[in-house]
Amino acid sequence: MNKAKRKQLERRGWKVGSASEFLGLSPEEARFIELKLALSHWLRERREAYKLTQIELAQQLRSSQSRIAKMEAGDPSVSLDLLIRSLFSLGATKRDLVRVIAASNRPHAA
Amino acid sequence: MNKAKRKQLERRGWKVGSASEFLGLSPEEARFIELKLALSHWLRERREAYKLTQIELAQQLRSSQSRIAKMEAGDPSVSLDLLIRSLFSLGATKRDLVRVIAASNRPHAA
DNA sequence: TGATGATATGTCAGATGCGACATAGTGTCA
DNA sequence: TGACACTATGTCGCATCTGACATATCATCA
Repeated sequence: MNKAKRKQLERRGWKVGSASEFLGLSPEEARFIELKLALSHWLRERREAYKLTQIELAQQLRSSQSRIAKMEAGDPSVSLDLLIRSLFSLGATKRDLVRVIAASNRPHAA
Repeated sequence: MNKAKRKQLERRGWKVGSASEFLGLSPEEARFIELKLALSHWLRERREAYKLTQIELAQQLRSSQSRIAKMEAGDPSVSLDLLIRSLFSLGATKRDLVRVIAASNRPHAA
């Protein structure tokens, strides 16, 4: 639904604050996007914490560097499934997941 | 990845306990499936709490009765995206989500 | 400056998920 | 028993997501 707007939104992404301040998103769409952005952000954090390059992570996940980049950028073409699978593959636990989701309205939880 | 086994697994689903007891699942696959099953279960709970039929919910979500049934059954053909979008559309909050995920290893959190 | 390593962006063919439809199963009335 | 309402299952054409690849951008070093 309106990919262009959403993409622009996600391009700015978590850097600028919570997603709901943008135009025309229903509350549940906003919640969903915020969730994705929080996970995207966290994926990058975890990868960097492990000192992996996107290429190395891609190999580990049997994906590709470009997909990792898109995941981390919150590109609309990446699904929650892929994000969460990836995080689990990076060793995330349910407890971790819960923590991230709970914090996902705070713009700069880094 | 081995849809048949996974489907059989999910057919029994949360009724029989946590998913990881079945064959040949990597820990992260197991985590992922448990997460899906927990959300599936919760979707049904919420729908029933609202006294909606699958048809009514389908209309509300602009989906179809069969997809709702598959969601609630944890069918492998439904994505986390759809599940979570649906829950958000049913008014779930991040707090709700967190609660469900945190409880998702307990077999009978109903 | 150029070269090198890392990340970002665009595109595409093939894989997977989607709503829709048909139909089968299940429970509950009379 | 049949009729009805609800849910489950199977299939299908279309849409979206995926990994892969090419290429662009960016940062750092010499």
